Amino acid sequence: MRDRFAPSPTGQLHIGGGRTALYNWLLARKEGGAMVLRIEDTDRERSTPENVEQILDALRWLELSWDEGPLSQAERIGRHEACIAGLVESGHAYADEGAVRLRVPDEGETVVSDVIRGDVRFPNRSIDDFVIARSDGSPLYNLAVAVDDLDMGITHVIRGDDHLSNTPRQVMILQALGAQPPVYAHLPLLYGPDGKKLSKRHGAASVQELRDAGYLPEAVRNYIALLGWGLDETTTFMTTDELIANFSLERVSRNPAVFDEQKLRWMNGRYMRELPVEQLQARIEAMSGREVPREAVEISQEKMQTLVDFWPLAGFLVDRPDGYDQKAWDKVMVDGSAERLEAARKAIEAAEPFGPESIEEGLRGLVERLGVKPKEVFQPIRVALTGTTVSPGIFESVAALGREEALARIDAALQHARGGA
RNA sequence: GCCGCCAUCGUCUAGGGGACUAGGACGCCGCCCUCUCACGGCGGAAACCGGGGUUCGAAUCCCCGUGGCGGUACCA
Repeated sequence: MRDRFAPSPTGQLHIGGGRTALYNWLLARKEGGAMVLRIEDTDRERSTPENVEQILDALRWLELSWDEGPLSQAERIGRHEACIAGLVESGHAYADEGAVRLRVPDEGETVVSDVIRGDVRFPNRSIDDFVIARSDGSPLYNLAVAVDDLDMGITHVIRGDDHLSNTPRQVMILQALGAQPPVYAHLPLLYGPDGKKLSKRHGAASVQELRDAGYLPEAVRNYIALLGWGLDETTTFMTTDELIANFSLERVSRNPAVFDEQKLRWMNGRYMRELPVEQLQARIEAMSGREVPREAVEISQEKMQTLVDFWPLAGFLVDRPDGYDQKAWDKVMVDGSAERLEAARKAIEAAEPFGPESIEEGLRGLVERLGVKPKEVFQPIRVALTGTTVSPGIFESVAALGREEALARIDAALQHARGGA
C-alpha cells in the first residue's frame, strides 16, 4: 500500500492540507505502507524553493514524516512528454492548434471508485476533449498527476474534495495508458466559521500560524484528525498511536467541516495540562527563545491554553512589569488598599521559611485580623507584583518571585500610590 | 448553463428502518468551588433543510425542490 501527499507549493501549508497529509500518513502507518511526498510544481512561477520549504517546514512541525521524496513533479517532465507522445501515437490523443487533447468518448460514463463517496459516475458527454499538453509541449496537471501516480505505484489517492470533478479525467488518462486507476478517497473541504473557505481573516488558516499561536503539534493532530473523521460517538482524545490504530477511510465524513479554533484551544489546554512540567517548560523556552523558571511554569500550567498564554499570565516572574495597568490599578487600589498592602508587606517579610505555606498563613492571618474579604488584601498584592489583576495563585506567585523582589515591587507600588514616581 | 459533491444542535459529530422523549464534545447560560484568571464538578437551553413517496414504522431508503460547495482553463 502506497499513498501520497502532493501539495502545490503556494506558500504556507493550509490547515486543510495539513489534514490531508495527516490522513495519508495515518493510513500509511496503519497499513505498514509508505507515504510519498510529491511537490506539484509544474507551475514554475509559484513553485519557488521558499514555498517548497514552507511545506516541509509545516510537515516537520506536525511530525509527519514521509517515506519517499520530496519528489519534484516538474523534474519528471521528460516522462510526461513521452506519455503524451505515446498517447498521440496510440490514437488516444490528437494535436489541436499546437496543443494536445485527449479523445473523450461521447457515449458511456466514467466511474470513479471512491471509498468515501462510493461510485461516482460522470457522463462522458459532459466532459470535453481536454488539453493534456500546452502548445509549447509542456504537460498539464491532470496528465502529470495520472502519470506520476501510476509510475510511483500509488494505490491510494487521498486528497481534497475539490479534485473529485477532475478525477474522471485522470481515470481516462490512466485507462488510455492501459493502467488501472488507484483507490480514491476525496476528503470534505474545510471552511471558516462563516462557511467560507478557510483563510487568514478567520485567524489561523495555515499550519505555521497554528504553531505561532502556541499550539502543540500533538493537539493539532488530534483536533484536525477529528475534523471529518471520528472513531465512535464519544472518543475525543487519542494519542498518535491510537489515531494510527483506529484510523480508517471508511469512517471519514462526507460533509464539509468548519474549523473551530475555540475547540482546538480547549483541546490544546488539556494537552498542556497533561504534559510533565519539564516538558512544558522546554516547549515554552524553545518557542520564545528565553529561559523561564520551572516554578513559573508549574504554577501557571493549569491556567494556560496555549504556549503563548504563559507570558501574560506568568511573564512577571521573568521580567519586571514596566508599569501598572490603569484599569486594574483603579479597580484595586481604593480607599485602604495602600494600608492593607503595607500590612501585607510585613506579613510577607516575616514569612518563615519563605514559601507558599508560610505566606498563605501570614496573609490569611492578616485577612482575619483586618476582618476584610480575602481579595481586599490579595488583589493589591497582585497588582503590585504583576501590574494586572490576573496571575497564578497569589501565595505561589509571591513565593516564586522571591522575598526580596516581592518586597521591592510592593514598595514600588506603595510609592506609586503615594503619588511618587 | 452543464457535470459532480454535500445537507442532524451555533460548531465538530453519533446515527446506517423500530434501541431516538435524537447521544457525546466545544461554545453558550446557571449553580458549586474560589484570592484574580483559569481548572474542575453539577445542571440547562440548543438540531434531523422543505415536499412527496416506499414501509406497519423513516433522522435513516427513493424522487423532486431548495441551499452551500467544487469542477467545467493551453492553473494546480
